[in-house]
Amino acid sequence: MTRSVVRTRFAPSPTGYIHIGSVRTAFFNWLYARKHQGTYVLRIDDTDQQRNVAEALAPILHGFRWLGLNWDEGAEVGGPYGPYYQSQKQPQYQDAVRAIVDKGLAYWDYATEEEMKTERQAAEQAKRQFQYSRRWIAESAADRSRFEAEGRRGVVRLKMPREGKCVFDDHVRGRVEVDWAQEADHVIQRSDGSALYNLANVVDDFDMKITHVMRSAEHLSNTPRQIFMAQALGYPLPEYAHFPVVAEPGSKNKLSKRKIADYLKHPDFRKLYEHGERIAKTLGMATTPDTFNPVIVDFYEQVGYLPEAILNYIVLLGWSLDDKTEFLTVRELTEAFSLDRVNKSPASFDAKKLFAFQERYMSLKPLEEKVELTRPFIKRAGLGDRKLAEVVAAAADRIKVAGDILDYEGFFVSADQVVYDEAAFEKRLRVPPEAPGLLKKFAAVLVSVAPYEAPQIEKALQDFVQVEGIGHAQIIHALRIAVTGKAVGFGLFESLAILGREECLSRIERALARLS
RNA sequence: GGCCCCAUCGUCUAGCGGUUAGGACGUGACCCUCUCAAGGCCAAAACACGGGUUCGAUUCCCGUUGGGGCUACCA
Repeated sequence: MTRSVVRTRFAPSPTGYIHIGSVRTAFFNWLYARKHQGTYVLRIDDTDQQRNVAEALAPILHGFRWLGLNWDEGAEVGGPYGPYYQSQKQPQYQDAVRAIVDKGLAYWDYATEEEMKTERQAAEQAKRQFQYSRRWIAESAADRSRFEAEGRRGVVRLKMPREGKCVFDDHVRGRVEVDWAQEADHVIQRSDGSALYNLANVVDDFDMKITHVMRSAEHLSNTPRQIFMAQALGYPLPEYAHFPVVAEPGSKNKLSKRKIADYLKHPDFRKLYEHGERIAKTLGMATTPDTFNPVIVDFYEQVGYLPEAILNYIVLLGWSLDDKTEFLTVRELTEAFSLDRVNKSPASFDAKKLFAFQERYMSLKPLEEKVELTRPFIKRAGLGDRKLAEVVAAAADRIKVAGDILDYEGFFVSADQVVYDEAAFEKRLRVPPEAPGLLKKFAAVLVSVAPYEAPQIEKALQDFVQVEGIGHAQIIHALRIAVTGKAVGFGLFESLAILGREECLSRIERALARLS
């Protein structure tokens, strides 16, 4: 037995976005390659020619780079076994198709779509498995010209065995056996001469010397026909691992980008979405489901999630280390990951838990890093970042995602731009009759606080409360609204100190002015 | 319809014949507290069902039920 070097791959098709389930599959492939000091290939499955590849590919490559899932060979970086774009390999595929036909393991077929459909429906009505009659098979060049003379267009179909079994071992499913008769004569070459996914896939995996084909369980049923082709072509078989699909919140259906409207009915998913939406709106970003959707990775980048949090959460969808370890860095995962601890059943996407990982990773970030993480959001909102470090420090764990810095927008604007929470303003400033008077008096106290820092301000307020014979609540809430416009926020004394004396005084003045 | 697969708290999971069925997220109570977070502490919460096998089944086998994937000239 020869021990081959591990080569894994992930092969997105250029759709313009990365599905969160794809991240999981790509990450498993990446981890496996890294763990075994192997090679991770990013190949582009663009056999379906209709789309603008370059444009649709950019966001995908960007997303993987953002996540840190770098590839050793493939799109943009090249490598010794290219091309890494299926659209550039049609000649190779056609050679392979010809070889399979020559061996008698595939045939030219001239059935029209309607004829196939009729057969298929007949089978379904008879409650039998569909098996093509091979009635329009062309066994010779003469047959082909005859069919073509009728105006028919030929495709190439696999001539699947109709007895025996296909048996293979899968690292997560175990031994898989399926009757060959179960397999349809799938088309491997379209009538326009272009190759289909299954064929291209087999040729590419061979050309790129992929040793481990690891993909989502949706592809499990593609495996027998791929094995059939590989054998027909005399290729060695790779090892297989089929991961369970990532399912919807609250169900076992495959998570799908298009069903966002349904997911939004799920409270937890909705909360995650709305949190992001608030940030996006503040920035004036478009929030169409194509670009702003928690099923798609971009969403998380746009609102300031941490790649390591996403990766850590996502790896746990179908894999676990043991009965208690959940927080693992990418480095630790690279050590710990193994195929034999991958589950067989689908795992639902849980927005709450993802968010919990995000909170945790964010809270671990040193202050300076958090500042740099939040700075782009302040800039994009068109705000000045002079007080950023102080605000980030004071906000501490309240900043869960980088975009949350925008909750403290009020610290980056001037007094006349403060936006008030009207309900709170009413409750704390208009309703209590003593509020304006107390505010005015306390403003006078603030004038002489020195130095103008949190502990001194707090001391001044304690004294003030004593002298006036009032409760803390009577002044604190009113003051918070007057100065920040909001009912909630981090420590009041820190807030006052960060704003500075002059700013506080003018904000109090403005709030008082609104009362009359 | 056909084929294949899956099944432990609401969710992610540990468990690989004998456990008070463990952890995490979330939820609830309490503590802390100038609000909001964070933190601390406690609690509630699961082996889908029916047959076997076995001294003993969450665990092994069969069936039922439920769920999922595939069934394209998509990938």
